[in-house]
Amino acid sequence: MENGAGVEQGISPLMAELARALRLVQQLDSHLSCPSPAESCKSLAPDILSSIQKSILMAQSSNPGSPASAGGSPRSDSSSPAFRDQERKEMMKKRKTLHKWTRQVKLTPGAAGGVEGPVDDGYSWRKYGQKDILGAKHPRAYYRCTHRKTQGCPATKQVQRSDDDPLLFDITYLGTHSCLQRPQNKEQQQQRKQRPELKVKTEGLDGDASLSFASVSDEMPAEIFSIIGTSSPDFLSPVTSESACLFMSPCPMVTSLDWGNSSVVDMDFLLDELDLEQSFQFDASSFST
DNA sequence: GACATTTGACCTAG
DNA sequence: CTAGGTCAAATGTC
Repeated sequence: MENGAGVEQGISPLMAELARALRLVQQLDSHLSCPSPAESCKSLAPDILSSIQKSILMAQSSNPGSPASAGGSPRSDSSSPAFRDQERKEMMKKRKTLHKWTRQVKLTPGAAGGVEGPVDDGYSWRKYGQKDILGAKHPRAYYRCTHRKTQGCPATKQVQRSDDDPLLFDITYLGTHSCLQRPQNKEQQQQRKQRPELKVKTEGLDGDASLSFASVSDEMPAEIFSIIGTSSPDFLSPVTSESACLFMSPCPMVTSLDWGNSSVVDMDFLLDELDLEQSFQFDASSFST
């Protein structure tokens, strides 16, 4: 149960690696204001990628409760009803503690991507349910990571169309990706390039602290990704499933970080380590215990 | 055939 | 008991 020790053991190298990744992203950010950002960005991309992958591996290995190991027991082994029942109960428990945040996505008229799946966020999702919600005009769609089976990735999302504005979607993400996936094909990347202006607002449902940065690139004027650190109980409890997770958006200019269940100390470490200014705004006031 | 979506049934928390 | 969330069989698509 208690794997706090395990997390702490892996925290220093992990956080150092995360800090490195963040620093690289900052470099990337500053390079964007150069006359020819493309070249300098290209050289940074592999570094960032490898740093992120290292971090994820560290997070997984230092976190026995991580979905890729414990929670990720393949369903192929869980064919017995009893096992499935137990798994279901555990999942119900986890639902409460999963890292959770919401994005509001506004789709401009004529935008590609379809009505029900307006946001390609770099991950592949599989729809597993749809439900009429009381008081809502539109049904809520439930998606989970395609790699849930193969990699035990626990990430899910819920897409709810706004009552008032049919082009506005509330997307609630639950859990963080433990899978190592990035957009694979050029088609997807092209689709993303072609995607008309997309406005993304992010808000924490249960997290007081938010860390956000916006790209300064001219190419993506309206895309803002926020990092939401969940407040208690996630911060205070040694919850297992996600210690740290980062993902690279296919758009080379956007990177989103997700600290999942890192502790206050961890966050302080990062804040000390990094010069957060300009593009970073961080409200740490709510961390006071 | 493999994978994704649809949809009614089922389960759980409140 | 109700609403929300998930499962899994049926069906569709490539």
